[in-house]
Amino acid sequence: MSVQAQTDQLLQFFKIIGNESRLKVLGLLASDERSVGELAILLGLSEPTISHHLAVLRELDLVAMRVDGNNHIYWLNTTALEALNRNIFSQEQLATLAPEEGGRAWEAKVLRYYLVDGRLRAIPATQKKRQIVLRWLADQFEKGQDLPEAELNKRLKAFHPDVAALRRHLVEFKLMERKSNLYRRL
Amino acid sequence: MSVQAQTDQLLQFFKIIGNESRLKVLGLLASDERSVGELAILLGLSEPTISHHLAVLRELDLVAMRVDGNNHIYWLNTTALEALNRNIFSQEQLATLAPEEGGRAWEAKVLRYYLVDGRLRAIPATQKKRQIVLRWLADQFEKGQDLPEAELNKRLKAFHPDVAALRRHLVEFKLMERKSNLYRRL
DNA sequence: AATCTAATTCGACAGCTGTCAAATTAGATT
DNA sequence: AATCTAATTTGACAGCTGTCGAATTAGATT
Repeated sequence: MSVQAQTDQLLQFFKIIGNESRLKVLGLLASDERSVGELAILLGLSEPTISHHLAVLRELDLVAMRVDGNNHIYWLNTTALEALNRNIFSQEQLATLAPEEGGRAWEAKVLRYYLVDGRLRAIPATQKKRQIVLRWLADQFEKGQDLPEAELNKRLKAFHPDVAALRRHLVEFKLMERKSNLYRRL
Repeated sequence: MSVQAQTDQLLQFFKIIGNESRLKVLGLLASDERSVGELAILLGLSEPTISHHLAVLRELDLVAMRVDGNNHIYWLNTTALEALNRNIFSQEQLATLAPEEGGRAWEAKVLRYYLVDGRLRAIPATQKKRQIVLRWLADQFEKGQDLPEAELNKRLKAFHPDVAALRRHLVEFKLMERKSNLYRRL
């Protein structure tokens, strides 16, 4: 089962039992099977409402139904519950629910956010993000290459209008160094 | 802890994690601690939204926070999760979530529903409920007591206008018997 | 001191969801 | 066949909640 599918299933399950009425229905059915009308009276709700909740619970296979005369008798599907009972909340299990692999995804997302059509939407304010973007920017230049300031400005302009800021940051992060009038990619 | 409190706590917990964003936040924090801004980018949500969710999670002690410079770093409170991990969905555990003790409560609720100010709101249509209500009605008469039909009618009228139906049902359920013109409570 | 940054709070809004009354359906009883 | 019963479906609505932009706050940096 894919991670996404697993997330969805778990999420769906929590959503469904994260409702007072449905949780109580499960509670009642845990001790004995019941008809719709009985549940309605016991919970002080209308029959349509109970019927609605039971339909939801049946979709997740948490309850089952049999017809008995005019009555529809519902009971708890204990096996389905037991299956969910094991280690749902262990930290390892939870980690698999992370949208993607947390570590690498972070840098990628930052870049994806700040880069539009190969240009910078802005220079990130926070150090952490700025470093990521600037590192990418530096990678657009060949290592060890020497460039006069005029040439560097011209190429930086393709990424962002504030070329002075970009130059300064590149040096700050030790991605480039300045020697007299020449900039060199480190 | 009272049953009610237990229900509430469990319900609250399910409600809180029954939300895609919050579940994903927990998933991310399961692998590493994160600042608000990081979570916002990783999940593609605004910082206010993330901040809001974190406040909710913190209320349940599912996450903790420390201040680091301008950043607020959140991490998973694993002990709180482990506490919840044990046998939440066992059938016995679930049964304790029933609104009250299922068995006796049923009859009481039916009576409470049909009796308003000592009178019957209606004669229940279903056999099961009708029997409960009629049994209560019969209990309003002394056992072994003999009553002429006129007297019985008079007393039944205090409970419901359709005295003929009540008389018939009382006999049906063998709660009273008719001998010539006399009704006797059995 | 003044500015800047990250986070939070506030206010507003759209979409979802739990609920019920009314209408309908499927089945049992007369 | 006609009636009655329990359940479901439909339609409507109120209340909740997740989301964001704007304003604010607390701290750090200059």
